Amino acid sequence: MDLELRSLRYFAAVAEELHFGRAARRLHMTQPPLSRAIRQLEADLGVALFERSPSGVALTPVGVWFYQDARALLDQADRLRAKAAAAAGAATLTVGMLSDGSDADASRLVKAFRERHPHVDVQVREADLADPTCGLRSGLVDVALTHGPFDETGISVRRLRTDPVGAVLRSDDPLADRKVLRLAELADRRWFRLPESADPLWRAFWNATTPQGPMREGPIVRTVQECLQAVLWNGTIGLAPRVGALPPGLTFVPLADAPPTTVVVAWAGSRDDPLVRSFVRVAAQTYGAGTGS
Amino acid sequence: MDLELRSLRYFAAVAEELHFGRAARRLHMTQPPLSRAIRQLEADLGVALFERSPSGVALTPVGVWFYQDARALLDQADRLRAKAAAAAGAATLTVGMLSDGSDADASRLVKAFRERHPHVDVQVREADLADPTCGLRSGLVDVALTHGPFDETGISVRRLRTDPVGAVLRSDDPLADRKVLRLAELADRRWFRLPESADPLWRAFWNATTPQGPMREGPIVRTVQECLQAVLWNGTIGLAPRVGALPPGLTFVPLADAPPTTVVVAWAGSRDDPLVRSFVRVAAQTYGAGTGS
DNA sequence: CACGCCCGATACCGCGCGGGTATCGTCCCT
DNA sequence: AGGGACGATACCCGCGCGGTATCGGGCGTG
Repeated sequence: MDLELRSLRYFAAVAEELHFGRAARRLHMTQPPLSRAIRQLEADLGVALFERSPSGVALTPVGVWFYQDARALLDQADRLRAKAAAAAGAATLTVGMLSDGSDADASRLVKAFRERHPHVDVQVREADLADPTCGLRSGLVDVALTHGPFDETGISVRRLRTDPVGAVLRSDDPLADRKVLRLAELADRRWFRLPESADPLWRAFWNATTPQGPMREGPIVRTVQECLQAVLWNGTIGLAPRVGALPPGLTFVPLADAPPTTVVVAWAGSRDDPLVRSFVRVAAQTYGAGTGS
Repeated sequence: MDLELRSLRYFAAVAEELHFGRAARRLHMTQPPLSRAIRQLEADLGVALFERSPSGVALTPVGVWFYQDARALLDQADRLRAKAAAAAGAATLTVGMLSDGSDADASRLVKAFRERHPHVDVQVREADLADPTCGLRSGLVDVALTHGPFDETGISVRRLRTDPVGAVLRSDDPLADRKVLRLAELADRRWFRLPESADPLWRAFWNATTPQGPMREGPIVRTVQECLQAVLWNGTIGLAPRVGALPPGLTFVPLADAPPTTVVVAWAGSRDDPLVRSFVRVAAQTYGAGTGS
């Protein structure tokens, strides 16, 4: 109804390409909605901007100067956004990550966020296994990309994804080539343990996932790396959400009867820093979006 | 996701009012979506624009210069639209109307269209009762606001509304104070007739609505005015869609068993004049919108 | 000090619009 | 005459925006 920058962006693309199909590709969309949008723009203005003939598309006289003005407007808008981004640039955003960094979605996320706020200094901080909040409460990080469940008092959380939980085995383990395992099959193994100081809900979650039966307790691990090394050197079993890349010599096998974890982005409930909100927003649409909390 | 003028319009309104409720009222919307939009804008930019304290809203330093730039951008956009409207201004749009001009929706429509395209010369032309297309095919009018049904070959149509059909009686008619009538009750009256030359479907529609039985044929009428006068002077009965205002001395009574008409906007199928499209678009949203054809 | 009001934030819902796929019509070029 | 290129049309679906209802906090007032 009212003039919007989107319409102008579309128009500019077509005006520059003089070809609806190519323009649509440049805009990362398909041709029909683009055609429709241009017609709507023309209807809105009450004037024809393009001369469509089967032998190509041409600008009408009105289209010519309209393009120049539109281009100027778009450039000005871009400068405005850049200026605002620069103003936010003084800030530093520290994001805590529980995952080992091999998560494809996570890297896409920080990449997307960095290119949206090029001037912001994004610090990524690997979290301690004992604290899934990555020190949110103490202010150590501004926002955490982590796994549930944990104590959420004073923390806002937005669910992003649900990951199946599986076992990390040495590749030469007799069970390592199985497609899927049940907990009972691993009942006689040694499992790593979380430190006593760990978040209660968090600890309870992983302990509940531990198979019943005569279980020999494995070493206490503090980081993801330690956990993986424990598997390699001690023959313990590691529990983990679905993992992207794993160091050589280790294999991930899904567990059929282990409750899944949820990947969440979390931030201190009191903070309403726009950068934090922006990060959450980008996260929500980088992942397949989820329902908030 | 991308910066849009709407966000800037919202921001500017709040920046000028320094009060979300008032700004929302100025924007013809309610406060919650406005608050949300502003927060999203801030998140998008990664910077706070307002200082919210319970004792009022204030601009942050960033917000101050952002407002100036945004204001400039919006003004430039407005000028662009005005310029485009002026370019279309050479054109004249002739609108044919079958209704007698007392239709509230119709006048709202041309009003809305005129203020969207202030430079366009809008000519309204009352149609002949014989031709519901108002001379669309002959190019007499560019677009017609009329009633169905009629021969639609070569004509594009968009349905806008459905109107009940009723009888127009003299106010001193014994039946004039009834809430609703059935056709049979009027079987012995004289009915006006359409000229032989009228559109066949159109003529058939009104004839079909005519009550069966020993019917005395009334005068042939060519315009709505003639039709109303015929009721006044000759005691004939007029058939009509729901009418807004009627001249004094006449009364409209709905007919329970007459098939309703549809109000449509119609234009020559070959024309793809942006102004015509614009008119249709405005019509569709002025009325309660309908499904196209 | 409690109660009530003002105002922005949040929760949740419904619908229109923007984007998708499938298909058509038309012109051009063999 | 046939096929390919390209814009237009038809139809469908999911998301975003705007709506209503409600919350929460801060201040004024009796």
